[in-house]
Amino acid sequence: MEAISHAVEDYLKAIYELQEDTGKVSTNALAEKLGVAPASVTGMIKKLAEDRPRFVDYEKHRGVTLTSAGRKIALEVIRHHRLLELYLHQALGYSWDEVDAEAEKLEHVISEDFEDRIATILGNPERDPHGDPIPTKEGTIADPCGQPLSGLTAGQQARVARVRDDDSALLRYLAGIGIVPDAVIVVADKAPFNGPLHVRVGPQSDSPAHALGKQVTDSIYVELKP
Amino acid sequence: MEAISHAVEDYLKAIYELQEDTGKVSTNALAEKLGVAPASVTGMIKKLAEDRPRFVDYEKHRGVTLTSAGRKIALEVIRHHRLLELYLHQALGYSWDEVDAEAEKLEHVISEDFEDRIATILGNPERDPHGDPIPTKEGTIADPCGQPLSGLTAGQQARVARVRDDDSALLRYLAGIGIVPDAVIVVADKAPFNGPLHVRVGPQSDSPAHALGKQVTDSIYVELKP
DNA sequence: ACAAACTTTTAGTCTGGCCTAAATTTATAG
DNA sequence: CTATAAATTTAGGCCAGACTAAAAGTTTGT
Ligand SMILES: [Mn+2]
Ligand SMILES: [Mn+2]
Ligand SMILES: [Mn+2]
Ligand SMILES: [Mn+2]
Repeated sequence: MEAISHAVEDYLKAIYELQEDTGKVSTNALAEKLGVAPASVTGMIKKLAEDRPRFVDYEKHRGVTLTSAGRKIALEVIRHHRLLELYLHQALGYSWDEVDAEAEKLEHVISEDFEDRIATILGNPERDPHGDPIPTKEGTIADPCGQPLSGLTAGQQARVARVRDDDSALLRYLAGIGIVPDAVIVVADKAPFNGPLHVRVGPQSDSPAHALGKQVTDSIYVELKP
Repeated sequence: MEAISHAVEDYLKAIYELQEDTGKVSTNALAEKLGVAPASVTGMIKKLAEDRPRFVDYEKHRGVTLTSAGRKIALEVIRHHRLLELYLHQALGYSWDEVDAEAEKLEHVISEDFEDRIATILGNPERDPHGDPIPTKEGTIADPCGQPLSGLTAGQQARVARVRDDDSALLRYLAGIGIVPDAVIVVADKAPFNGPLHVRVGPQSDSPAHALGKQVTDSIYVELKP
């Protein structure tokens, strides 16, 4: 137990999340995600790469990746975060666009005991309110399944698997039109050149179609239905 | 909103708590309570006394007291702490000797929204699990009622009002023999020269008497019954 | 009243985590 | 292949909040 700081936890979590998309993580991407100057990121990265245990692999100008020790910490923090989101939503009545900010602070502070207790109360859940998989206590994590809705074409039917949770205004909008995990949607129409997708929500086709722009459909991940 | 740090919150809370006993608060007492070197306390005190808004009144070598601004912050933190203790106990099943440590960390991090939500769920409670009064959102606080059990004499009957919550081993012991807020106790005997107090717990006098030393009876506050 | 003992403050340092400005390295476009 | 642009690192600082060692102030006991 080496007393990992709040800041280090946030760096490792951010690296993990960026690594999911893009293999190596760039200084700039990290700086932007953390709201910090690029020079600060370089400084922190050097510590993470030099101190023992090493949390990242780092080659100058070449980006950074997590070591397995780093990944373990990241998954612990993400487990805290996602369990907290679900707990805030289910037990305290937070709406799904409010949970992220609160969990962001609590994740660094709760004990393992707290973690275990809310996990038990929630029935050892596998997904958070946005559909993201919750890592296990052992440090494994299920596949964040689904493909971007933006890739579908007219006529296809799908189940919403998860939704990016970083934009709280977007989450409010999506909840308003019924786009939440497990909702069933049908692509009514797709305009060319990355034009809006027209989507009906719910099993009935009598619901109104909603026109969703690229930014929105890139934030929604779905699983195709046969 | 001046972004009050975690450390400042703990200093103000500690000053408040020490002030309850002893009017002015000494550097050493504060250092011991916070687990920090006296020199560090002097440094922080100077900031608290110089920055605007001033949180403490301070005269060199003469100790420190809270200003009303400082008191307000202290009571906010204490409200968080005590609501959290009760929530952890009631909603998450923590025992009363475990709640303090967890609340100590969470108190600095929860939002006003979180505070409001747990207060509502708990029914806007007035006391925490140890019988301490919970400050209101407006910054008032009820009297921490009761007198030390050590002051009673043989034959007196009383209701337990509250128990010092800082020693977790003591709390476990007391819970084991039934000394919790609202328990009724009778002083069976008192040995001279600050000797142990023999106390029966519960309304029936057939219960065994427990011998409690000064350190213990100083930690228990009671209200005399007629 | 005064020395010893205790308390408190000063002086000087350290670490973590951030910043800006300037230098350097890598990528890109003609 | 070079010139510019973009990304990254270095250099130099700042601030909060701790520390130790030494100085100064206060209390106490005789
Ligand atoms: Mn965070
Ligand atoms: Mn989420
Ligand atoms: Mn605290
Ligand atoms: Mn308490």
